[in-house]
Amino acid sequence: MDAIFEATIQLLLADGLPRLTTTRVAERAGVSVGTLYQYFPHKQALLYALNERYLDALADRIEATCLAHHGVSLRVMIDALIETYWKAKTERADVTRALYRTAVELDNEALIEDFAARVDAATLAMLASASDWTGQDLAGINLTLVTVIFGTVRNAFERNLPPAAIETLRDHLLRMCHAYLSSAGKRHGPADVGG
Amino acid sequence: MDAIFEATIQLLLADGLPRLTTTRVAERAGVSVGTLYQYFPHKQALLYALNERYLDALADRIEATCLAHHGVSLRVMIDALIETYWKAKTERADVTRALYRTAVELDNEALIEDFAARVDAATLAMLASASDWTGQDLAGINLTLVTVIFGTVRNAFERNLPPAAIETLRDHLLRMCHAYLSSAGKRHGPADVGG
Amino acid sequence: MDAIFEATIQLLLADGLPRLTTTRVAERAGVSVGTLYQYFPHKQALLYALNERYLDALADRIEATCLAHHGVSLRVMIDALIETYWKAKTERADVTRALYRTAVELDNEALIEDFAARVDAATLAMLASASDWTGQDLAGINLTLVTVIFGTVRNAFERNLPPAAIETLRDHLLRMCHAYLSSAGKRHGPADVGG
Amino acid sequence: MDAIFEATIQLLLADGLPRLTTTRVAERAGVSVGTLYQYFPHKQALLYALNERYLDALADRIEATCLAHHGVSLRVMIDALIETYWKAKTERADVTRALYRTAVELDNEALIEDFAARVDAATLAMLASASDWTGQDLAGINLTLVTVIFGTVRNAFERNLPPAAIETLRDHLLRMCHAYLSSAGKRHGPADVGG
DNA sequence: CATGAATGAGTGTTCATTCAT
DNA sequence: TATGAATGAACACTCATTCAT
Repeated sequence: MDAIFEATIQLLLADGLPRLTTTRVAERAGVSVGTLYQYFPHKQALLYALNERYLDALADRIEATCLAHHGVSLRVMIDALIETYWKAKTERADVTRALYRTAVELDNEALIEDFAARVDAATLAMLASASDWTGQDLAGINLTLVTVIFGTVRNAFERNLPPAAIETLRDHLLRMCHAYLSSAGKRHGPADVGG
Repeated sequence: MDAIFEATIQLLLADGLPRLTTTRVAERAGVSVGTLYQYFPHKQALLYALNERYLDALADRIEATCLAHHGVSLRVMIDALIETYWKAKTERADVTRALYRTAVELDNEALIEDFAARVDAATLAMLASASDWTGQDLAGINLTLVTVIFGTVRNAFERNLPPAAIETLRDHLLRMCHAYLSSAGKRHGPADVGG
Repeated sequence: MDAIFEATIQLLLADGLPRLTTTRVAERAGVSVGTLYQYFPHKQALLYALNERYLDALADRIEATCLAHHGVSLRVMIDALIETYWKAKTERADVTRALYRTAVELDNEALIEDFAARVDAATLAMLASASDWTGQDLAGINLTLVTVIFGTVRNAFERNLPPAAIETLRDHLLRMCHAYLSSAGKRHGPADVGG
Repeated sequence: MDAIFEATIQLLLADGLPRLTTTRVAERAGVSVGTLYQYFPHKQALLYALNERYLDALADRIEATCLAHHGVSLRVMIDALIETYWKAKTERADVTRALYRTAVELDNEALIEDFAARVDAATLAMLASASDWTGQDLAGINLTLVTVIFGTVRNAFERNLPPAAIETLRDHLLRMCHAYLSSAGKRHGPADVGG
């Protein structure tokens, strides 16, 4: 079954969704079509499972990061969050893009909502434990951070920016989040003055 | 030809890309398939033109906004930029999503790059004219603002957030951009303190 | 479309239903599969239409026979009815059998009921006009005659009886019907004594 | 093996031949496909055996009836024959119809011929022993009776006639056979006058 | 001897595209 | 130039059958 997933991703990357046929997936995975259909009742089910697997793994990583950073300062939290998400995207940037393309034939809203819910909960819990937080409306701030970070990273990768620009962008994104938190209620200890 | 575009969007919204056939588009548009093929040599060409039209119109609006805001303060610029993009997305949120789904069958990287280039140029020129700018690395800041704003807005709409959350988010996004600019080198005039 | 019907019958006769594929039908008919599907939305629709055509034609013939024999004696009526049905079966005995085999993939009860209703009505009207009828329960007699004649003829052909046996059978069937009518209330004119 | 037969009939009745797969038969029978293939080398073999079993049992019953009525009057013989066949059909009318549908995938002419031969022999022997027979051409009469009775009964059940009509029909069929025999050479004892 | 995962040829069906009218 | 019937390659999916365990 992992072979099937792997084959699917490879074909998606090589030829795109329109040329992704069950027969070719099976062939590349080294199994017969029949076997593929024993694991997945539809082509859609395969695509869905692939997305699920990816999003679950990503959520796992984000949850782990959040859990590992309870109680630290907001700055460190944001650094860690961006680092984790950025790394996940960078490591398999191609896979990520391949999966985005998959969404057309899918009703994966449930998947995305589940993912978002897990991430929201994890980041919210982390932020709530921050050692230097004094402000209010944590939920709004959490929503903003998550949406901005994820949206920005995705956009950055979709635009095919050159690595240098990507680096710059990441750096600026960090600073932006810090500036935002400073202005939004972080306790202004001396270390943070100047964002 | 406009009828064809309109029919395409309607079908895309109603049934999704997988059920978008040239025959049905022609039918809905009130022409024959043959005629459709007179205008567009491929199905892809139709989809490509549709995206092009949409992105061109969007770029037009952004350029207009930028042009109209040369010389004002950064804060006003950012407000205008977010306002414009947000409005464009909101007005035809469904169409936007329909078109995103269209991308699978397309090699529309060129389209996106053209769009990005136009927007980058327009926003950069606008920012460069800001009355209250003192910092450096304008290009980096421009890239960051554009990527963050567009990525965030897209993400917000894709997540199907409730209107209240969307409003909150927009408000926070604004504040985030302001905080970022303040920290990045905006001339600290009295009016902006506390951004 | 007639070519498609003809091709279907030929293939049915040559290879049986299990090997009747839409592709082969189209091939044999000299059209493309696509064209076949323009005429018939399903394989089932093709089979259904084929049966419909056959049963309609058969009902037409039986109705014509009945109409042509209003007012004559019962004996002549029966002769004509058996003659017509027998001839229809004999003429295209193979087609008939081919179509029977078709029924598996079909919900053709409606078809059969329509056919039966038409035949029942036609024969009933004919019998009611008989010059020599004195008995009662015409409906029961009609039902019996129709069921016996059609059931017997079908059975005879399905059993693959040799032509000689078939002839004998037909002769006996006639006599049987006459004897039945004599006993059931036919006016006993001298001509009919001894059935 | 009986479980397999039973499962086959159940599935045939529930879903029809097109949805009858070896896997489902095995499942329903509580065995594995492998085991099913130990008993029957093909799917066809299973269907063939099923028909064989059914026809053998039916022939058994008819033979028993015939044997039990040697030496009695023709009228009683006919009554018994119709009774037996009618009962067999009525008892498992659904099974009967299920099996008819099975024939498409089968070359069961041999089966039918064997059945017919057994029945013909049994009824012929019975008729030959009739206490009141004086006519000739017993073979022709036998063929006629068997074909008419079996054809009629089958037709009656296939037409889905309401129970009342079925009863009427059966009654008329009896009278028809009697009238036929009377006219064909039965010794005219007083008891039989008036058919 | 029983199992049931694996096989893959074969099926019904769709749809982008063409071209005679 | 507009039409839409015809095309046929290509696809998702099924299921009788096999064979390693």
